[in-house]
Amino acid sequence: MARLIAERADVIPVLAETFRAHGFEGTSLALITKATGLGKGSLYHFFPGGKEEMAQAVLAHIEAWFREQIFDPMRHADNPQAELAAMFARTAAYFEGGGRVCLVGLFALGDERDRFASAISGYFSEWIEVLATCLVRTGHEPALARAWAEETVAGLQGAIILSRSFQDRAVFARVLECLQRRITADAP
Amino acid sequence: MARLIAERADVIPVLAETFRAHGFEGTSLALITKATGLGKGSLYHFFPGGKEEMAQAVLAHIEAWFREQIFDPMRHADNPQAELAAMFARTAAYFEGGGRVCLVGLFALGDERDRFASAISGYFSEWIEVLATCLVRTGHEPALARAWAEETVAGLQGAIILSRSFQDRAVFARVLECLQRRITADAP
DNA sequence: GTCTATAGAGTGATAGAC
DNA sequence: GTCTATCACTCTATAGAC
Repeated sequence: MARLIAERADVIPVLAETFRAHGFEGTSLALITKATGLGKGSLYHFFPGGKEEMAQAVLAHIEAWFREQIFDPMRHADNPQAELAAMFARTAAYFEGGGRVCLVGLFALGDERDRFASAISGYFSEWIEVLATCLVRTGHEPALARAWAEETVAGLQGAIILSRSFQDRAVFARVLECLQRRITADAP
Repeated sequence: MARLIAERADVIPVLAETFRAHGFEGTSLALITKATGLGKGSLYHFFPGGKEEMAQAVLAHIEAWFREQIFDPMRHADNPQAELAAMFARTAAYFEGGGRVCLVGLFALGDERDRFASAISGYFSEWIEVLATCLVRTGHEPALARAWAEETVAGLQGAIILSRSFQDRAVFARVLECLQRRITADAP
């Protein structure tokens, strides 16, 4: 029954949702075999480094998705104003209005931060950098653009925490609306 | 050798730091016995409900600290403007400029959210409520005050995530400065 | 003796690695 | 599936205070 069902690439989204739901420590190999339908043998064939390599692959997959869907469009936007609005919309969709946690933010808070430090800092620094660049192109001063970019990314992460705390996606929507209005309406 | 060393109350801050450092799942009884210097017998004597009761006690202790040190002073401030500034200062000190994670935010992102749901939502809702009240007293409209309160608490949580991601407390300070300037400078 | 506090051996279950 | 290590937790034994 070789190679009938899965490839490494097919497994990664399933791993991502499992890590999201249970965290790194909380995701056991038993949970993974159940979620993927693969035996431990197959998993160690795809990911010889075990759980850590699985999580690294998931983080790389997430970063690639954001680069393609969010960061690169912002970098090359003809209309940076419109692209900012699109970023909020795509981000809200990705995080399902606050119902889906940011795996990178979750790992950043845990003691798995150190193992995944470069993936974590790379993700957030690229997001902030590209957002600041976009804000400069809408006419803001670089220093203010940078500060607002940091505040915006922080606010997005905090909005996920709040909507999970209250089990209420409306909080997420309200915070994002606040953030978006600020950086899109105040252009000089 | 009875009752020489520890009381339940003395153990809770140690438990808090252990949960902060390793999360709920990652905090093993072995880690706890090592950190507290207590055997399992003592721990289960103080906390018959085991790890979950320990975490509940820690969350209650955190909430009590915030109520006493941050929420109540905001509620009864003679000068709400000054009290807002004091809140930022006390909060930054508590989270050690971004070097100490918010245990409530950490639990909110994990699947332990459900077990601790009422402690988590209570903490954040009290913070938002008291902050919004303070903003109303500085002259803001209730709807705007509420939105800014949510945005501020979200920003604080996100600032911790960013400073941990970059292992750089300066990000935390910059985001807090942004948040503080906005809500203290724009009073009508 | 009773009560509280303590230490730690021992339980079955489950962990991740292979 | 097999391996060993570790998990949360239970239980027995024992300390001293009353």
